[in-house]
Amino acid sequence: MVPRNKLSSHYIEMKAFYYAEKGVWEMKKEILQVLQNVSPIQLEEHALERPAYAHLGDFALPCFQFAKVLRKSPAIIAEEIAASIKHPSIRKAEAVNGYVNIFLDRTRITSEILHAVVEQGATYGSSNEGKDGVVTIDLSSPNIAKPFSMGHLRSTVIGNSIALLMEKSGFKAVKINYIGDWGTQFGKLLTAYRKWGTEEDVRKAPIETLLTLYIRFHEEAEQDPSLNDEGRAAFKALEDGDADALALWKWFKEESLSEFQRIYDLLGVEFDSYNGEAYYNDKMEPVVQELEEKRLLVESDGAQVVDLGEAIPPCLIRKSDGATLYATRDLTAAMDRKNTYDFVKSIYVVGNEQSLHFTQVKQVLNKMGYAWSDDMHHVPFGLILQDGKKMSTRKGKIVLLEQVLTEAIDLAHRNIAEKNPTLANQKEVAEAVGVGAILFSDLKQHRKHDIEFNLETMLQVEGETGPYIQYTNARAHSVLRKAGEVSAFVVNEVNDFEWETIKLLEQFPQAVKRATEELDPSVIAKYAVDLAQAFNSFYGNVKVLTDAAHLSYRAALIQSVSIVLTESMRLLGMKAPEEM
RNA sequence: GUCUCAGUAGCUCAGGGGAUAGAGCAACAGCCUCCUAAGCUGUGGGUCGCAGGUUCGAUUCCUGCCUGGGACACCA
Repeated sequence: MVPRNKLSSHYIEMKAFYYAEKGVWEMKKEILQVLQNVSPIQLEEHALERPAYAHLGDFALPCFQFAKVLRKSPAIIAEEIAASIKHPSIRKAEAVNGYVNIFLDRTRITSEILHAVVEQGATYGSSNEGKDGVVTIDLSSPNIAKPFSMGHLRSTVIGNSIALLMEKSGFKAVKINYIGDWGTQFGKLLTAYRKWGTEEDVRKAPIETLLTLYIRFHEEAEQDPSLNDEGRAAFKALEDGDADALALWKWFKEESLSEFQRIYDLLGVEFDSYNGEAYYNDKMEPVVQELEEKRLLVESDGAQVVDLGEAIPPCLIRKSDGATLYATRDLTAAMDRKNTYDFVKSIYVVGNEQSLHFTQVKQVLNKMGYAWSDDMHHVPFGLILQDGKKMSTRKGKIVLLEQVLTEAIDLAHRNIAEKNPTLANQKEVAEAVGVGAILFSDLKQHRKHDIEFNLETMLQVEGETGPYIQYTNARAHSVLRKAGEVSAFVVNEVNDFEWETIKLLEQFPQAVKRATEELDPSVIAKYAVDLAQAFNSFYGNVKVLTDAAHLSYRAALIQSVSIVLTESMRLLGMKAPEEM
């Protein structure tokens, strides 16, 4: 180890940037180490930053924080550090305005990065952080007999992407579709069906018909509140195992699931479990009993609750009529999942609005003595609003996902007919692009704040969109087809367009890491936009095929971009057609 | 009322304490005899909600206020 005192020493230990055994680039850490060796002060990981502008170098160290300790001006400290840096991968280091700006040796680094990406292919950026630990992911969770809404889309695509990210980082993901198939609403639906519905209509268009019935029920119940009692009674009959009610419920459920399946097929999402609320209906008693035994249940206004202190309201476990609630079922489900899968992490991709609910469930589990409640994470997302307000199923204010998807696919089809009419498998590509547009418009922003529903924005194909990423990749493939096989290559010089692209390729593993840690697919989406923009800029400004001297190296660059873009899209649940 | 999330360009949004706050859309001006124009290049556009505080330095962290969304016991 080089002692760390080192403004005096002008010699820095040489160290390769590339860890062959890990297969991961750690450029930033290496630079930090180089700086640490010449810095008079212990550097934090944050110390090193990326300059805002390319002409200020590839990395920078602000020296203002050292001024007080060293009693020298930042400018002088920067000068001294800059003068001390010597490293085979650093071309130059200059002091500007109290910063040390570091310029890397482009050809050397480019060569190492490109060789790594081409060699590792789709596994570039993968890791074994997770050590095969199981992560359960609660996602999608639509309510049967109700349409698949835009809100469920968010949960489905965010959850699916998180599962893919987890797998890439070495976890085992278990995707659970916690179907909303139980509760008072089914009593209401049964009542409405018996009053106004026909078997034929339901067979023809199940969800549409059931939704119409559901809306009508709520309209009529406003005039005639006794309907609500009828609904509750019908649900009671269902709970008690009434054969007729049960048969209808099963039928509605099957029809709903087969409709949902069409959407899941389109989105390319599969589940490991469909255990919904009804599945837990007969499993809650032991949990309530356990709560009782642990003396956590308190009676309050006739109901059984768990008190959670001043800060948050108590968690309702049993209604005054003895019936259980949503929280009771979720508590049971959480324990069941722990027993079944022994997860190291349990993720719930559910809307913002349920934050309090999950806080309560976690705290109840914690009070029961289950330390693993700390491994439960609610991943919230904002509501999709219409006219500035929450969409309401009951009032029929809802946008159907399937219509949106169909429209996006039609648009993609029209674009292909216009721009690339000779393309072979047009239907397949239109589907990939249309679905990609919808997926990406949702995944690129993880902001928890609410989103105003805007079909026009979702169907956009230009700028920061899914089709833009797909198009960029298709272009890359097109050049590669014409350039022939990527063979051995030597990097002799690297221009600015290439360098910006290379630096982004280097950042991919960090993007994956951060997206995984923060459970945030938007990190990958934004990264993909950055990489596509850098590549398109290169593509628009550099002629590849006509320049034989640089062809093999540039082909390697283009192939690397394609590998990383394709992998980014895969992590978002998108398809990456090679032509479009 | 309490808790919580948010407020950045005309619109939609990025910005992990640092230099001149960035993209995309929209507007305007260029670029296809040339690797896919779903693209590239350029122009205009900002009191980063307001007021304090911490810091050498705050869009970023803290406090208060204003505005908006959501949640707040027998729905899920």
